[in-house]
Amino acid sequence: MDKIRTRFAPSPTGFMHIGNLRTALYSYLFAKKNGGSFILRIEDTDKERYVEGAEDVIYRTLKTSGIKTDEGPREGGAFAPYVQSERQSIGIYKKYAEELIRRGGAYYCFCTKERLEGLTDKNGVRTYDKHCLKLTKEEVEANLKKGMPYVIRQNIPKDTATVYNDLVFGEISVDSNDLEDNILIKSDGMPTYNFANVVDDRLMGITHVLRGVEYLSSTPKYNLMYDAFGWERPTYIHLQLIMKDAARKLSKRYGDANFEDFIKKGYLPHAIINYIALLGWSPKDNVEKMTMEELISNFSVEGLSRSCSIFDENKMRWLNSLYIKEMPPEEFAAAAESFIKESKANGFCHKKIAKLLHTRTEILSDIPGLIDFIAEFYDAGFDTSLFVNQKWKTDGALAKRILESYLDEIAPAEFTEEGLNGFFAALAEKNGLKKGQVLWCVRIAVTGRAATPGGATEMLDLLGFAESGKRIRYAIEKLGAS
RNA sequence: GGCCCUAUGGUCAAGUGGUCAAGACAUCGCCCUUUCACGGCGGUAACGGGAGUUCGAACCUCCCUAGGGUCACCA
Repeated sequence: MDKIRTRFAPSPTGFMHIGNLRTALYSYLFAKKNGGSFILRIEDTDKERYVEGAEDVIYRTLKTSGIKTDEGPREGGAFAPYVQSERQSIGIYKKYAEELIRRGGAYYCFCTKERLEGLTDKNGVRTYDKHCLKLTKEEVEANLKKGMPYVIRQNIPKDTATVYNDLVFGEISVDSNDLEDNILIKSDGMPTYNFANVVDDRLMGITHVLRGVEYLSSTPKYNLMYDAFGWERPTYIHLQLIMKDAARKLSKRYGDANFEDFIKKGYLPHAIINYIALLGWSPKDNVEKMTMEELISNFSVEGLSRSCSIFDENKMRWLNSLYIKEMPPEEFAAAAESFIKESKANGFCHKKIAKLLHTRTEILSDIPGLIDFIAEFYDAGFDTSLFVNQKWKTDGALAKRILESYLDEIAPAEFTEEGLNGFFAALAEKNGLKKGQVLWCVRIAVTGRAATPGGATEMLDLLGFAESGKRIRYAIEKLGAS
């Protein structure tokens, strides 16, 4: 069997959608699993949609994702060029279009826009009526000589059942009468996706085509083209859609599907890759956290799902937290730094903050919210009802007593963990309380928050002796006022 | 509307004729923790509906319903 070759063929829209990324991922995994090659081809045949710098986005995304292309515009390869506009300019598509015409698989069409519009039926659906197929060779020659604008259309045979076997969906059968004679070469001379795709896949030796389900029902058209050329068809692997919710697919329109946006939100690239790998595919042994190498070795087409899946950011957060926890402390501190700065917690030890945050951070952008009490304590408005805790049987009155006692007893000593522990034990004993009651109240007093990235001793240590005392006094004041 | 595809808990999903229908996220509870988390343990929760085939159906067939895709000089 020939070496397996897959490709990822995005159009340069300047935007790398999560769904597209997953298609690239699966194509990559499939190729690597089978010892094959993964090729990148840029499909820029639509001049109107072209976006400057879009190729950079594609390369950047693939690179940070850990997906390595074996051949492509920048890597080069035996089948260069890998950009369709460049291939067009050296006449590849025209040559093959003409060959297809000779073989009866395509024909020139000179129909005007007006005539085409007249073909629209009551449902607003327009189907071309093969009008120009009736033109004689002489008529075509004459029209061409006159310089009449033309397109080249695929000639779909009538009354043929086209059948193919998709590796995910199984046998797909479509009546050729339901297929239209689509345009292969546009009037500007550029090939359409339909045509360029087939020609390039063939020329680049692509053996397995992985693409979205939106092509499932039009694949017979591609197959008919392969047949007309006398080429062997590739194997198809169609991938189900990723949805935002039950009714809407994930899309650029909702601004919720961009890989780079997730990176900005503080997701680790591999956490995203790991998560989307699991969306629509499940490994046999049910493992969820996998390195790229493990994804490759575990990947199998049988695990691909036929039904669409809803993107669940919650689960991606969970995976991300797993990857964050296994980062070395220094690495986490470095990654967290800009988010800590954002919280305006300047003047406090960032290293200490990072240490506290490490096991409590799911995504990096949670960080400012987790530690906003450091900088915004006095502006946040102190909620004294937080002192009321059923488990610890504490309330405002008790809190006030504890805090006043804290101020009486606290020695201007070093804030060491040991020292603080001893101090709190003594404080609890003196007041006839449980240590937990004291700690709960003190922690609330210095942070104003029910949930904090650390316990009372850690918060005191972080804020320091002077600031802690100031906050305790502030809390007492608030309690007195209430 | 025509054609194509899909249907297991809130979500991702195992499952391919005999299971008390896995597992994960989320959620809830308990434990650990002197306090917040992390972590550990456990609970709640599903085969869209109806016929049929079969001794037996989440798995096979048909119909219905629901959802999605597609019908461009866009990819």
